[in-house]
Amino acid sequence: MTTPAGTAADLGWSLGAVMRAYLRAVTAAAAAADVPGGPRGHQVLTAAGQGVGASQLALAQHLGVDRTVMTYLLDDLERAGLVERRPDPADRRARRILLTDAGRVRLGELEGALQRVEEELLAPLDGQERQILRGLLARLAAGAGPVNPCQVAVELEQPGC
Amino acid sequence: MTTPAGTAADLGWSLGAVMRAYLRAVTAAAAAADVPGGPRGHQVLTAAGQGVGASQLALAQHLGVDRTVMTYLLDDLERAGLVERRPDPADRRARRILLTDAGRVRLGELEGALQRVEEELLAPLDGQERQILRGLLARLAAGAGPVNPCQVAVELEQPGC
DNA sequence: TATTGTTATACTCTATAACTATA
DNA sequence: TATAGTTATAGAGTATAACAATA
Repeated sequence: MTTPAGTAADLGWSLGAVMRAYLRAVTAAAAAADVPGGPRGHQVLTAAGQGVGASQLALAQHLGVDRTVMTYLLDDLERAGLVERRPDPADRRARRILLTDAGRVRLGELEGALQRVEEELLAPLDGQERQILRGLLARLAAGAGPVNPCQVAVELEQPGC
Repeated sequence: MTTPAGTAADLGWSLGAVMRAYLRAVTAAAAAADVPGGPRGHQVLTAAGQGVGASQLALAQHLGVDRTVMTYLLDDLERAGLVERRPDPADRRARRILLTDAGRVRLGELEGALQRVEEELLAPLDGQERQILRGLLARLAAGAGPVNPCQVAVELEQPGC
């Protein structure tokens, strides 16, 4: 056993503590970069910048939030001029979410700040351990239902899944 | 790079997805075991069962919640007969939170269900990988401010920190 | 009939402030 | 004066339901 006894070995407590630290840091970074919606605003921008314009519903499932939440989130991001709601020519009910040029620039700035944030969060680990952690978490996230992340990833055109 | 490209390599997204899956499972398990407060109720019981009776404030900091939230949580847990608020002889303002016998039994039942829950969540990883993940997360959690977990751990009498 | 997105409403969770009692 | 705990209130975040447009 390399892990100490007590709560330090408790997966739930560790996850919660790391999550809180991460959310706090990203919230601060998003506020500093004037990106509405905090951590979720960041994730929407990231997803919008990768795919060819996922629907609002696909983004909501990707982030694990209700579709009504996505409406509010996108309202703020669109008002800030960071994303664009473009009608889907193949399905006039749906809207494809795309990054504007300003959004791409802003996301780049935020990513820079986030890299420093992650560095600080991962400070207790060395380079190899960080990569291992990322890999393990990614594999867990891929297997974590009930929304199949790969199904969403297909719509986001991420072949890695 | 062992991780696929795209959001799967995004630490924040992976953390969020794993966290959501974990919270959903623990919430269901706590409900099935009739433990109020869901994941937090479980963590309070765990902490109360380990130490010699931490104060409500210490528990709140340990869980990363406001002290007012802890009051409501403990109201529910006490009403369910799982914990006891005992006056601290050394400081009559404070109360030591202790598990009742019924609480110890109930916690044991919940822990059993939680072991199966974690098994399912960690299914994509083999035994060694699971231990590595637990260790890495524990180290990150220990270093994650602003509340120094070790400071709380001292009060909870956990020498591992 | 089912689905996407929006809106309005209600609900839950959490934070803020004020209070009591101790220190 | 500061702290532990409680309570009441307000606020943020989220879910529910109803609706319009489209499939």
